[in-house]
This record gives sequence, C-alpha cells and structure tokens, in this order.
Amino acid sequence: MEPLTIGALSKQTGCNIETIRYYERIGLLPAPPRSDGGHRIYGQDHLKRLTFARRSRELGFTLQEVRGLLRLVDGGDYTCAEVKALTLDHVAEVRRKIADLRKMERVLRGMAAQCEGELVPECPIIDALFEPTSKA
Amino acid sequence: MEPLTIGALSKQTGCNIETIRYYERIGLLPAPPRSDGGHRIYGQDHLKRLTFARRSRELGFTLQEVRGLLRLVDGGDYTCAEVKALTLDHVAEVRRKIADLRKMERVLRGMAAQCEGELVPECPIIDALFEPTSKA
DNA sequence: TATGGGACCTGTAGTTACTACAGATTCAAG
DNA sequence: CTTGAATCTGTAGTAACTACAGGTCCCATA
Repeated sequence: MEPLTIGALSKQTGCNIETIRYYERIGLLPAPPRSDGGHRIYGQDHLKRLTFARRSRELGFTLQEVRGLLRLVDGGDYTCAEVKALTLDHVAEVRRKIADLRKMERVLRGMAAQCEGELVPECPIIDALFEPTSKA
Repeated sequence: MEPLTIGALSKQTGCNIETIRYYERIGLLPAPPRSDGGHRIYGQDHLKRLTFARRSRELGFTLQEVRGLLRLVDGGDYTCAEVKALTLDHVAEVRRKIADLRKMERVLRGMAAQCEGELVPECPIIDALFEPTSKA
C-alpha cells in the first residue's frame, strides 16, 4: 500500500514503463522522489493521477485534453458544468468519427459487393479507387 | 491535358504539395522527369496513381495497404478475389474501430448524464475518470 | 529585355503519443 | 558476494504528414 516502484505502478495501472517515464518528461506526471540509487519511488498520489490520465486516454481524450482535465482537478476550482462541457465536446467529436467510419464502411462494402471474386484481373474495387472522391 | 506542374497536380488531386513530394521520397509515387530548371513535370500516369493513392487513404487504408494495392495493380496479375479480401479485411478493422468508439461514446454520455452542471466542485465525471478501467 | 513576385526547389525539423532500443547501474534474493 | 531481474539515461524510431528556411526558377508584363 505504500511506495511503488515504476514496475509496480506499471502493473497497477496497465500503463507501460516507458510511457510512465514519458509522462514525466512531458510534465503530465510529477517527478517522484528517488531511492539512493536513483530509482523512482511513487506514492498513492501518483497512482491516482496516472490512473486518471490513462482512463481519460482510453476514453479517447487527447493528451492536450487530459492536461486540461488535470488542470481543473489540480486547481480544485472546476465546476461540474466545465467538465461536462469538455466531455460533451469530446462526445461530439467521437460521433463525428463514427459517422466518418460508417460512411467509409458503406463505400467499402458497396465496392466489395460488386466484386465477383473471379480470376479475371478486372476488378470493380480497383476501378472505384481510381475514381476521384466518391459521391456516395 | 498534358504535363502538370506539382501545383497543378496538387489542385487536381486535392493532395497537398508537401505530401506529393513525401510520396515520392517514400517511393509511393515514381520520380517524374524534371524541367531544365529542376521542376517536376507530371503526366497522366502520375495523376492516376496519385488519385488512386489518395482515394485509398481517404477510405482509411494505411500507406502500407496502399502499397499492397498498388503492387497488385502494378503487377497487373491481381485477381478480383485478392483485392476483395484486402478490402474486407479493411472493412473488419473499420467495424472494430466503430465498435470501440461507440463504447466510448456510451460511457462518456453515461458520465455526462449523471452530471447536474451545478456550480459545486463535486463532479461525477471526474470521479469516474479516477476509477480504473470501466466495466461498462 | 529587364524585373517582380509567385511557384518551385532541397533539406531539416516538428507533430501525436508512444515504443524500442543500447549500454550502464542498482536492487534483492540466495 | 554473486547473479539476474529491474531500473536508469538518452536517443531514435513509428505513421503520415506538415511546416518552415533559405534559396532558385518561370513567365507575364512594362
């Protein structure tokens, strides 16, 4: 329950060691105290912060956005409305991505559907790829 | 209809100039002949190839995959079945991405829904982000 | 024919979010 | 005390571009 090595922190958070050091380098995670030999020694605060960051990343927030969230949390003066706004912005972006991917999927499936899978070199997919941006 | 400068090619394909030179550098687009002064001079073959590459990229193929498609086309000995297989692989990946994003969206919206938007600092979204990976 | 300003050239470095070494040092168990 | 695992620093690589800086070229007017 007390001090954690970087390896232990990695296991607890599922965040790989290189990434932890990377987060420290870019100032997302504060530099922890060191052992006499120079090894990092983490506490529960680091564990919490890193968990927060990883969870946010998993949910598709960029590091930029994670920084924003952490700043709010650190300041302690955030309002629920601010956080909700950030989150809903993010939801909107996720929805946009989903829409794009669905369009892509439709086009790809449409192309594949026209394809007989024959042995002849004529292929409607290739033909379609030679067309400038679709109207579909 | 005849020779194109890099700027003209850029306009026709919607691919920006730096990217065209980049594609040449990585061997996706063959190096075109040059003018006496050293300016690139493109023909219809380049136009077709670049259109193909950009269209594939728009549809979410990686450059790796575009290379694969081009190799098939260049060889001329591709079968429709091969191309279809590549395409369907790609569709599967797109579907996986869509599923991931939908899950993300669900979680985010769930978090936001619990949020009253009040002026108090207690925020269920922040709380949720401090939780290790969701079970939702 | 001179000239001006856009288009073009090369080469390098930055972006995002990590990951992957190499080569040295430290830690902990036996 | 010895080993082998864990950790350290620092650099470079990944995908797919984008963004300069500091030059050169092209061509349409005057």
